[in-house]
Amino acid sequence: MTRRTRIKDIAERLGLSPATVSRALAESPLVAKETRDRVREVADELHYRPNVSARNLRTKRSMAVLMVVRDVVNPFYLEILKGVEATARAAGYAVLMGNAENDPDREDEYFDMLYDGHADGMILMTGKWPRRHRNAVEAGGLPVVVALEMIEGSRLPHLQIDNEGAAAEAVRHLIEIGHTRIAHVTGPLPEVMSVKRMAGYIRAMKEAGLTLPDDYVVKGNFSLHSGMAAARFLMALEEPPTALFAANDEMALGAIHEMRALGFDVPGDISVVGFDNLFLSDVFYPPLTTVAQPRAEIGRRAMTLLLDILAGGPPPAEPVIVPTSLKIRGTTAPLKTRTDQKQGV
Amino acid sequence: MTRRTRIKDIAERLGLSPATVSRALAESPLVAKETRDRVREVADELHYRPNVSARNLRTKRSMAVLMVVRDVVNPFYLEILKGVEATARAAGYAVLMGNAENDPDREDEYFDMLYDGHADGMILMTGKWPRRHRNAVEAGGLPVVVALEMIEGSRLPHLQIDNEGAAAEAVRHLIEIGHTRIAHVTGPLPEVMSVKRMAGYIRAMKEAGLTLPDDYVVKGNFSLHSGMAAARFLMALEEPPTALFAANDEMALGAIHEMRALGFDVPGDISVVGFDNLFLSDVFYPPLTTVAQPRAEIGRRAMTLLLDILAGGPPPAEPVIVPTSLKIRGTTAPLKTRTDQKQGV
DNA sequence: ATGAAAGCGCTAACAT
DNA sequence: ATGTTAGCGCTTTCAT
Repeated sequence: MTRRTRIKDIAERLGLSPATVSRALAESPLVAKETRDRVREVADELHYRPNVSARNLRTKRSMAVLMVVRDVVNPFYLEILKGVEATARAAGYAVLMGNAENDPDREDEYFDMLYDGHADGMILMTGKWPRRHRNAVEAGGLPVVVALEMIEGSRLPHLQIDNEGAAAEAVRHLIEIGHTRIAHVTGPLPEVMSVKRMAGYIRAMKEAGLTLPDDYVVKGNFSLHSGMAAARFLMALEEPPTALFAANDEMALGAIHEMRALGFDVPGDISVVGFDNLFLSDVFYPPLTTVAQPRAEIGRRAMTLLLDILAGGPPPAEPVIVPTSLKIRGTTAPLKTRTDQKQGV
Repeated sequence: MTRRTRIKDIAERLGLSPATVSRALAESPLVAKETRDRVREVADELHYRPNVSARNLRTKRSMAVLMVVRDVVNPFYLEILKGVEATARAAGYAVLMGNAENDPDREDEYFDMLYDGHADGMILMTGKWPRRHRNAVEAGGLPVVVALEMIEGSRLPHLQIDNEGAAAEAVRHLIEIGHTRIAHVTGPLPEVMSVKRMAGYIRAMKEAGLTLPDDYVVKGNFSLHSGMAAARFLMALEEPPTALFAANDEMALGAIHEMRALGFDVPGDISVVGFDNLFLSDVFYPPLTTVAQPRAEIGRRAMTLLLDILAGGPPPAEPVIVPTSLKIRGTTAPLKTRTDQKQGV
């Protein structure tokens, strides 16, 4: 790699000052049209690319944003990332990936990156309070948008789905097709997202006047494994449920897998609803009934929100809610009556 | 946000020069232990964080690497990203995500980022030649590692799996359990990865002395849809195959889905092998037999290779090959003989 | 419409 | 062991 072309090189070549070249490259109307064209031409010829460090140092901006997730390995974030990336690119921003791995210290490191100029803003999708930067988060005013998750009590702008409402809708679907013995596998408690989804389940059950045996609410942690364990527990009950609402798809799939291993048919013996609409959840057998979140849109809107804030706009006082939709597919079926073993399959 | 603490602030506070503070913070042995401690203390107290732009400008490094993939939405890259990220972090590097979307122009943009100081190095997983930077790639010597894919004819260091060998192994498994009418859905041709996997299929078939009807090699493009189309085509043949090797899991799952819709049982009527060991491919029904790549390790090793190169080490002249393993699960079963309808299910 | 000069915050070569 | 000086490449007053 030969030495890089600098503004100075272009300036010397044209007998101009670096200042004029800088202005010309920025399309400043202060520079004569003719000069601008000559500068552009020489810049192209020399393959000029501005040095980002120098520019960033001078402008005190990095033109990069940080997207921090709970765990990069979760495919759930991919479409969100795509939405963020597309919107960021269009505005000239690069996207840095942060993997918090549920570690508050890592969280802090990413806030550090905001301070040290690595990034101008952050899209936080972890729902965790950082430790060292707690006060800053509490106070708000940081160029940070919280998406999907919630940091309760913080003044940061939030972009969310209506977890409780979506969960209630999923459970209502089960009720509508005749189920009354409906169980729930929760996400990790007491995290807000899990609590809300559980609250939606409880609300829908209560509103329908259904009873909620203690045994029917099983603690999970969003992992495949916890879905399997929940299935084992539930199907061994004296009165096993005829339907299950899982707080995410991974647990739903784990549960279905285990139920099948136990000799139960889905949806013949038990209906299952998930939450997330995971990649390929529609080609599972049977295709999974689940709550879909508009992931790409969430990404786009979170980034748009962040861009507004970076441009000096006021952060929204109220959380922005994006709508979800229930995808009714093959893992839910009307309840079989005792006398009619074949109905609804 | 109040004004940032600079080295100068710490220096003034301690009556030292900025240079000494800079050295102290870098743990230079030139600075007295006692001074170092005092500097550290004041730095912590003032929450000092070095300004990365200034440092990068001075050191001509960004301490960031770029990971460029074909399409961020493919979950396949996630574990690789995790491996890259972990290794990068440990070495003090941040990871920038690049999404090439099969567009050579985007590819060029990411090479630009190498030149303009956005990143010090790049892990390329697209297998595409860039346009403008073609010559640079041809010449080699760039801080770029190509992983998973190949840029044929370039002198860039490569980290790969043995696509041909792995494909042959998968097909041999089908042959060993009695199949002779084995079809193949290819990836997008003429991309090297797809060509190699097809070559492995052909080699295994030839070595076993099996015939290869033209109809048995169907062109796909790695999408779910092309897997479905291939299944429709193959199962409508006069002599449909009894086994299918798909060049990736997504096509395998699409094919299985379609076969089931067509009334065929997998693996009862037809066995299917995929390639990639996608997330959750083991909880599909039936669990997918597939070729597993050590994704996290690929990420770690690619990043380690890049770190070596960034440290001035010589790039490996030969491609580095990481081993794959065949996961035999539920979508493959011994061939049913005509007289024994029940065997092997 | 253009130029001269200053300075962003840091590190490294060269003193002492 | 510490200080002085210079400069990375850029943008932005302030002059003309």
